Order: sequence, then C-alpha cells, then structure tokens
Amino acid sequence: MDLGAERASDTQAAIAAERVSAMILSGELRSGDRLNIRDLVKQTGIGATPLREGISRLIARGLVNALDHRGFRVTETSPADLEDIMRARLPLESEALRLSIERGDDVWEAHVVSTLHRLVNFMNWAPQDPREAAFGFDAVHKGFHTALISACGSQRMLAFLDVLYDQGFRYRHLMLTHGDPRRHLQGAQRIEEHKQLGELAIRRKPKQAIDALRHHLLTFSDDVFKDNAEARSQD
Amino acid sequence: MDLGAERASDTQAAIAAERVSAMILSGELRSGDRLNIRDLVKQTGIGATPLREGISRLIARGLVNALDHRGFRVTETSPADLEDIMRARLPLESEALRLSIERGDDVWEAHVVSTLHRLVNFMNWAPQDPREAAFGFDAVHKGFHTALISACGSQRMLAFLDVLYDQGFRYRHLMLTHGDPRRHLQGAQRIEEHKQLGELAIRRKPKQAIDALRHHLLTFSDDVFKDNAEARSQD
DNA sequence: AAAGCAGCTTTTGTCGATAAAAATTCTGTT
DNA sequence: AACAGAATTTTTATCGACAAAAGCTGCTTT
Repeated sequence: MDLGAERASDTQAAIAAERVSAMILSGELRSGDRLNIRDLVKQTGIGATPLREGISRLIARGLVNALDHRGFRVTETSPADLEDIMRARLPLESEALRLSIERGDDVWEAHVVSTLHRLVNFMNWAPQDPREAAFGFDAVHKGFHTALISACGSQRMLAFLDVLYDQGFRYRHLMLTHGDPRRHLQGAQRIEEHKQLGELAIRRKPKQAIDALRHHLLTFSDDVFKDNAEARSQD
Repeated sequence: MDLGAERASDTQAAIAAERVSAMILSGELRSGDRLNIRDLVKQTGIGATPLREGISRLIARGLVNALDHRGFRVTETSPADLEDIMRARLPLESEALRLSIERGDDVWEAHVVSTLHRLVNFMNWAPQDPREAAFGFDAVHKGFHTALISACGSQRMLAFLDVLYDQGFRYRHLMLTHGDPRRHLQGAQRIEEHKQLGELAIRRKPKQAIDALRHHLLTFSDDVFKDNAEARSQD
C-alpha cells in the first residue's frame, strides 16, 4: 500500500484512498466510526467526489463498509476478527512461502537476509514514541515477511497477503500504542522467531519454515489481547 | 456477487458496480478494453459520478485497473493468469474445505447434497444457448462450491474465494461460448469429479476430498485453453 | 411516561458544468 | 517522407449546487 508515497501525478481520488487508509490503519479513525464526508473534506482539502471515490476503493480491502444511504464506516475490529485474519493468512502465506523456498534464487536469499537484519535491528533499537515505533516497525516487519514470499511467483497471493497484512496492522498499532512499545518488540522470543523463520527459509527447509510461520501467526493474537484489557474495551 | 439482484434501495453507485461487473464477467466488455465513461453513461443511464464510484469498487476485486488520468480498463486475461487464479484458490479452498468438513453439521450436509443435485442436473440438461448455459452453470456451480466451504467459519476465506471465483468466471464464460456448451459440461468425468468431491466431503474424508479438489482445480485450466486456439487469440 | 407523528436539520448521493490532462490532428521544417 | 512541435479534440477528473434520504427534536395523544 506504500503509505505516504503521494506523487504529484496521482489523482485526488488516489490520494484520498491513501490518506483515509492511513487514518484508519493508524487508529486516527477508530473501529466503527462513521466517515463524515464534510469533515473529511475540511480535514484533507480534497473534494467530496474524489473522496467518495477513494473511500470506495478501500471497501474491498476490508477497511471500510458502505451502507446504502447511510454512508461509509470503518470496519469494526474484534479479537475474533484478528483471529480470522491470521487463519486466512496461514494457508496462503504457507503456500507462498513453500513456493518461494522452492523457486527463490540467490538474489531472493540476499533480500531475505537484508530485510531480516533491518528488522532485528529495529526491534533492538526501537524508538520509545509509540506512533513512531508502530509505523517504523510496520515498515521493516512487512518488508521481511514480503521478502520471504516474494519469489512465490503468484501475483494474487502477494496481493491478498498485502491486504491481510494491512488489516493486521490495525491490531499491531493497537498493541504498540498501549504501554511501552519496546516491551512488546524486545521480547527475546519474538526476535528469535523471526531469525529462525528467515534462516529456515534460506536453508530451504520448507516444512520447518512453515511450522515456524504457523507458530508466529497463531501466537500473535494472544500478544495483542493478552494483558491488554483496555485495548479490548476500546475497540 | 449476486448478479442481477438490484433492489430499489440500492444507490446508483452500487447498481453501477453490479452492472459493470456483469458486463465484464459476461465478456461484453473484453480484456483490456477501456471503460469509456461517456459511453457507459449513455448505455446505463447512470450518472458519471456514481459510475466512477461503482467502478472504483471493482478495482480490488481484480476486474478493473485504474491508471492515473488515463481512466479505467478491464483487467487483462491470459492463460498464465488463469493458472494464477487456480494456484491461489488451491491453498485457500483446501483449508476452507478442511475446516468445513471438521465443523459442518447436518444442515451443512443437506446443503451440499442439494446443491450437488442441482449441479449434476444442470450439467446433464444444459441449454444449448451458450449465454444461458454460462450464466446458469455459474449459478449452480458456484452454489455447490460455496456450499462445500460454507461451514468453514472464516468470513475472509469466503470473501477471497468469492473474488477468485468471479475472476474465474470470465474464463468459464470464454470456454462455454466457444462451441457447444454441452460438450464441455457433459464430459462424464467432469460430472463424476463433482459427485466424488461432494461425497468425500459428506463422509468426512478431508484428505481425499482435498485431493479431489486439487485435481478439479488444476485440470480446469487445460479445459479452457486445450483445444481452443481461438479462445487464446481472443483474449 | 411512552409512543407516534410532523416538521426541521443534517448528511448522503447525484447531477451538470468546468478545469485539467492526455490523445489526436495538423502544420511547417528539414 | 519523417519528424517535432503547436493547436485541436477528446476524455478524464473535479467542483459546486441540489435533490433525496435518514436522523433528530419536540409536540401531541393516550
């Protein structure tokens, strides 16, 4: 989704889609909120027509719902929904990883190594500002997971996983803005998980890599909602 | 996607999305065609603003591309693309089927049986008019596959598979409008495949059912492009 | 006090006109 | 004849005004 990459050539509608998307992912617009067009026009300076068009593009990404004659609203989050994201990611990302391991060349390997390095670095040196931490982490974390599956050869799998990743970002952000972000990121086993995953991929151990991925995905939900009773109630 | 189900309460934009979607799926708008707004306004009687909004909603469904300042065009089809659809469907639909078999109750079983019955019936008694055959087949075929996975419990898997199914429909339609549709539908092994798939699901044989599904998905691409050199060139 | 209804306000959704960009045609030069 | 560049046409994208629907408010009735 390339957050914040607005070129001058982009149309207003495309800019609107990115802006509203960013507002939702970052939590500025909260779960269930109505998208008041007039307010958004004021806030963004974009006209109502391109705004509506941009928002319409987010519907199929699962960030927004449209109710006839009742406008748009931000798709609601819930623990069950987060589980659903991970359940859907699992078979898709497993297969993409398998294909990637099978087909990836040495350029792919180098890509995995370098993105893993950046991720580990970030987790060790994360900034204390939650907002900065969330967006920074998102960039390097998504970079690593995308690198892992980048050699799978299926445009659609990559596209779907991109959607699922962005949907998950709403929850990651929720987690990182509650309490000290470094507490979440520096949990030793979380860093270790990523290292293992990357190494198993490069050593072409598909089954073990997929197992590591499964564990990684299925424990994330706990991480978000575990000791965060507040987070749950603020949905 | 509920083709042709336009309620009076729907907004113009929603109607536009369905109309344009139907035009693409049916082949009325062909692969790579530009979507000329003015022409569409004339054809459909819908205003330009809601038309654009409706078309925007199809972007993430993979039916349409938007190029900045160069309008919309119909996503291109190709043999490689059809393979990609099936490759993405495979892991998702396999997992959904597995979950469904695990969790489905007797209502689910009855649903599978009844949709299978309708599908087999249709294949044996298919109309000779290609257009009628394509849309009719789509309805019962999608009904059966959706029934199979309906108990999986994951909204997202169902939504993604719905998208993939619709994307595939463009190719099924291509196939059925070349030559006698009944030739394609009455191939004995094609009917048998569906029967087996349904039966294995109901008898709760997840592994065998998934194998049958894999075979079903992977041979479809051949069916479309096999002896249809014309079809290929008309993309 | 609760329910129902009329009138008002707010908000959404749509239209027609216009600005902006791209595509096309035309023209003059080498 | 081929090409570059200007002028024209076409098409896309956007704005501002308006119609239509939904949501509110407060009054009346029981």
